[in-house]
Amino acid sequence: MGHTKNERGNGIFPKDQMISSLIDDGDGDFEAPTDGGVALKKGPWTTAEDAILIDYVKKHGEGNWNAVQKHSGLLRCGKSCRLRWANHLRPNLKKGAFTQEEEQLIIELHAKMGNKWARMAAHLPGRTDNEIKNYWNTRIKRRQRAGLPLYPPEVCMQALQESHNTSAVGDKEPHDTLQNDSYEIPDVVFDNLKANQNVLPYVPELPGISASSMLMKDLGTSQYYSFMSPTIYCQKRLRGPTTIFPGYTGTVKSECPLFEQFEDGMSNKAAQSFGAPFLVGPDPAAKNSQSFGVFQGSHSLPNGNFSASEPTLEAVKLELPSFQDPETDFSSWGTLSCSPPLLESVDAFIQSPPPSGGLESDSLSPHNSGLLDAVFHEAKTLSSTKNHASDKSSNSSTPGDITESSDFNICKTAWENCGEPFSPLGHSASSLFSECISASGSSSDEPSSGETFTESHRKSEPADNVFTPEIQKEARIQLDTGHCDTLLASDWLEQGSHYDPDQTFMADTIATLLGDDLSSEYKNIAAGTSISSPEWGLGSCAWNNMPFHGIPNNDVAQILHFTCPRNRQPARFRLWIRYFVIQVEPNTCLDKNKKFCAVSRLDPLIGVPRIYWVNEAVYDALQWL
DNA sequence: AACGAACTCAACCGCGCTAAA
DNA sequence: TTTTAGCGCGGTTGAGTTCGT
Repeated sequence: MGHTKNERGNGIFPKDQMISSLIDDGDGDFEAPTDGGVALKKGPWTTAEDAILIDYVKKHGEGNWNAVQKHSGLLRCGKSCRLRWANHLRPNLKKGAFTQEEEQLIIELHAKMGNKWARMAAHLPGRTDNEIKNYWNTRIKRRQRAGLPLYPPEVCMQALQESHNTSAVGDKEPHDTLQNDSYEIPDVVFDNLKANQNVLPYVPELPGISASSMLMKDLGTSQYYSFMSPTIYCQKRLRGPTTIFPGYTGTVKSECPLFEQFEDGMSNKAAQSFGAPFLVGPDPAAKNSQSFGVFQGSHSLPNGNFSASEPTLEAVKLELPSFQDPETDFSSWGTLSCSPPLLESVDAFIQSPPPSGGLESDSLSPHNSGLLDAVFHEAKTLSSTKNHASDKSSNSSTPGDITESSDFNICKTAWENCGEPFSPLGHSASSLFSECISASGSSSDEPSSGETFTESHRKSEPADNVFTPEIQKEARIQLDTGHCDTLLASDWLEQGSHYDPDQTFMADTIATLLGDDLSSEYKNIAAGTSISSPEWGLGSCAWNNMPFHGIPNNDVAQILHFTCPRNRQPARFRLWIRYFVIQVEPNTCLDKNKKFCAVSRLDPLIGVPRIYWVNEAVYDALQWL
């Protein structure tokens, strides 16, 4: 491997010797000191340097990497130290080739996330983003060379076919992204569970990749527009595993709600959303000769690299605590039946377009052009032809498809009543709400989430209510006075599906999502227990699944308890809670160590979990939970 | 055995974000 | 409010390794 010769140090030296050995090593460059300081070494690390770094981290912990050089004498910049530690020295790193499960997971994650290596790494315990990135890039080249599609063609084709079988959402593409909006809620988080199902031993079937997500990535992931290169040249050498799609059998059960949103025949906007980068291909003429059906025509750049632009679909920028995968997380709770594509759609849906009606990505993407229309038009034509010949019954869309799922009701009134003129997405609640309506075809007659909750809350208070009257009253006050809020990216449940209350499953799932470090903690989760994961910045939290007051018997509510680890302004707080949008009074600061509780309700009619803010008093009242 | 192409992966670089000063 | 340091992420580079001819 590269640089191995450089690591010829055979042990640990005394520090002074080590340092001098660093200088005398002869390997690597030295950066000229810019400010009169010492020259910092670049290039391969030696074992001596590793030893110093390990020693430093043991003593001082991770972070403050720039101090390493000062305190340890290591002639490396902080960046280099961090990288070395993260990629090679930190404990629990898994070395060696990726397992088949890991490979599959990578494919799936990439289909969902695009080139979000760090996020992907968070799902692969012991693996680094760099490792995954290298693997992926290698794989891409390999497949390119082999003239194979990046993702299983069946997946793409299936999704494309199904795109014609469902209703459209009109202009509410999920891909109009708000790249500059730090409040975006990642679609990824909602996909995590499903993505991980493939590696969960207790998942009976291997659904493989969500067709739609795969397709979406095919279309929308700019870096690897997976329709492979038309230049199918003879592969001189094909090293490595031959299982390009580990775990895939070639038949992919799929649904394609994402495409369903674009039934409109991949309209211009849809096409753009789908990945204007599709046009990246160097030869426009070639595009016209390419068809979806045969999945040829990679749009890789001439140099073999790919566009580095963000997938529009994935234009989610998380504001995260240092913990790299906070979305691991709560998103998984109760998402056993989640529908990733649906989520993506909704997630994107909430990323409402700019007032102009144009996609924000229009302006952001360098790839948009009329050519895209042509490509998609042809794709549509081709697929349409195929579809007509094929059984229309391939409509596997679920009842929870976007039209209906968009019934997730942005709680306009909640936002506005709470004095928060803007949603976490940076859009006014009104606009968000109206878009929701226009997209779904539903009307404002439909109750907002808050209304829905409160209504059912009122109407169906069971006699055996476990709430005390006082609690009920208090809770009602809290919930009825506009302190509720909605889970914007809310329909991580397919409509009509019901959450599986099996906590073991969920805990295991969460554990899987969290990886080794936290898994043991989560595997021990039981209702009402509390776990500590300061990395999340959430202090402590816990899940409860319970029959919830006012909810039909077969429904389940979930409670998230947490304490605020430090003072947080609501906006920030929302980010940290992420896909829960929990409204707090304007100018309210979440005091450190205060207890809070968020209540999620899975609406049986809409299949949408709703999150309600509960203040400390109610939290206390709900302790029995 | 030699050569060269392909491959792998460690490391670097630039950019952007956040928090603190 | 502005500046700056720290950090993380994604893209790229290039040296070493592997393999086919």
